[in-house]
Amino acid sequence: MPAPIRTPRERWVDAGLQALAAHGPIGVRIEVLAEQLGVTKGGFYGQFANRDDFLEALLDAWEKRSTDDVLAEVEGRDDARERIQRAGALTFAKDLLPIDLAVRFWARSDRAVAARLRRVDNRRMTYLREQFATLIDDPDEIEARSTLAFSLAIGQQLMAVDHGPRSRRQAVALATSALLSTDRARRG
Amino acid sequence: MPAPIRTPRERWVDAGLQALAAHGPIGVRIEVLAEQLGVTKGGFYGQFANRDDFLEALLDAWEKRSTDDVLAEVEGRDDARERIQRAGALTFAKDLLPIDLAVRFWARSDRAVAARLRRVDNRRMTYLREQFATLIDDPDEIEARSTLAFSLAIGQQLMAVDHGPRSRRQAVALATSALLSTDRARRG
DNA sequence: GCATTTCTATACGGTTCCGTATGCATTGGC
DNA sequence: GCCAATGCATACGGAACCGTATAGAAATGC
Repeated sequence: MPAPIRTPRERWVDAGLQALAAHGPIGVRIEVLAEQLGVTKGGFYGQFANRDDFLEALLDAWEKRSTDDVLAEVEGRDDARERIQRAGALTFAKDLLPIDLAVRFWARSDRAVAARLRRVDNRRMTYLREQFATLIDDPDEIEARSTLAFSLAIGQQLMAVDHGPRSRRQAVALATSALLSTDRARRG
Repeated sequence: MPAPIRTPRERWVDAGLQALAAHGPIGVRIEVLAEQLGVTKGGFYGQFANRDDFLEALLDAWEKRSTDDVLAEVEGRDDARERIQRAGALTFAKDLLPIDLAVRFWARSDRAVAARLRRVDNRRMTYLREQFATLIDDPDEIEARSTLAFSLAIGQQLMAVDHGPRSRRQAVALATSALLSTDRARRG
C-alpha cells in the first residue's frame, strides 16, 4: 500500500473548522483551504465526496470535541461547583468556542444542524442541571440557574460591552458567583 | 426630474438585512437580492457605490432600529421592571433579533463592525444598569444582574435546549424573575 | 530497482457573482 | 404629445469557486 496520505482528513478538518469559526459555513471554501495548507484541492476529493460531505465531517468533529472529550475530562472532579466551572471552561475554551458560536448561528438556517445542536445542548444542559441539583432543591430554581448559566457562557462571548472599572473577566466572575450562591435558594 | 425610483434604497436594505440575518455578510449577494425583488442589479449601483457601501447601509439601519427607535418607544413607561422587559422585548423582537445575532457573529471577524457593536451594546447596557439601579444598591450586584440579563437575552436565542415539562418561554420567565427578585439583594 | 498503487498537481467546463457599459423605457415638465 | 433626464434590463469581462478528468509524483512490497 504505497503513497501515504500527505494531507490527512484531520488537517482538512482543522482548517475547515477555522474557516467555519471565522465566516460560517458559506465561508468554508475548499480552494481557499487548500491554499492555506499549501496544497491544491486535488487530494481533497479523494477523502471527501464533496463540500457537503466535508461540512458533515466538520460537524462530527465539533460534536465529538465538545461533548465526549469534555465530559471525559471533567468526570474526575469531586466538587459540583468545580465541575460546572471546569466543564464550562472546557466547552467554551478559546479554540472550541468560536466554532461553537458558528454552529449556533448556522443552526438558525439549517434544520439538520439545528437538530444536532439540540442533541449537544441537551446533553450539556442535563449535565448542568445535575450539578445544580447537588446545590439546590427547588426545581424551578435549578432550571432558572441552569438556563442563566448556559446563556451566560454563550452570551458573554457575543456581548461587546465595557464593564466600567471592571474587566470582562471580573464581570463574568460576579455573575457566576451570583449563580452559584446558595444563601437564598435553600429556603425556597 | 422624471422617472422616480422604482426600487428605493429601503427595499434593498430590507432584503439585505434578511439575507444578513440568514447567512451572515458573506451571504449578502446583490444578484440574489435583485432576483428576490423581481428586478435586476441594474438599479442597485445607482444607489450604492458597491457591495461594501451597501453593507455599511445595512449596519446603519440595524444600529438605528435597535437603539434610537427602541429607546424612544420605551421611555414612556413608569416602572423599571416594565422598562427592562419592554426594552428587551423590543430589542430582541422577532424581526430585529436575527439581524442582531448576525451582526454579533460578524463582529467577531471585522474590527469596524465590532466597534459599532460595542457602541450599541454599551448604550443598551448603560440603560440596563440604570434600571437595575432603581431596584438594587450594591454595584457588584447591579453589574452581575445586568450582565446576566443581557446574556440571557442573547443566549436564549442561540441555545437549542429542551426544558423538560416547561416551555422555553416558561424557562426564560423563571430566569428573568430570578434576575428581577429583590428578596436577597438589598441585604448586601 | 521495478511494478503497482495511491495521492495530488494541473487543466478544464460550468456556475455564481461583482462591477461596468449601453441602450431602452418610463416619467415629469412644458 | 414631445423633450430631457433618470431607472433599470441586458450584456459583458473578470474573478472565485465547485467538481471531474488525467497524468505525473511518491512510496511500498517484492
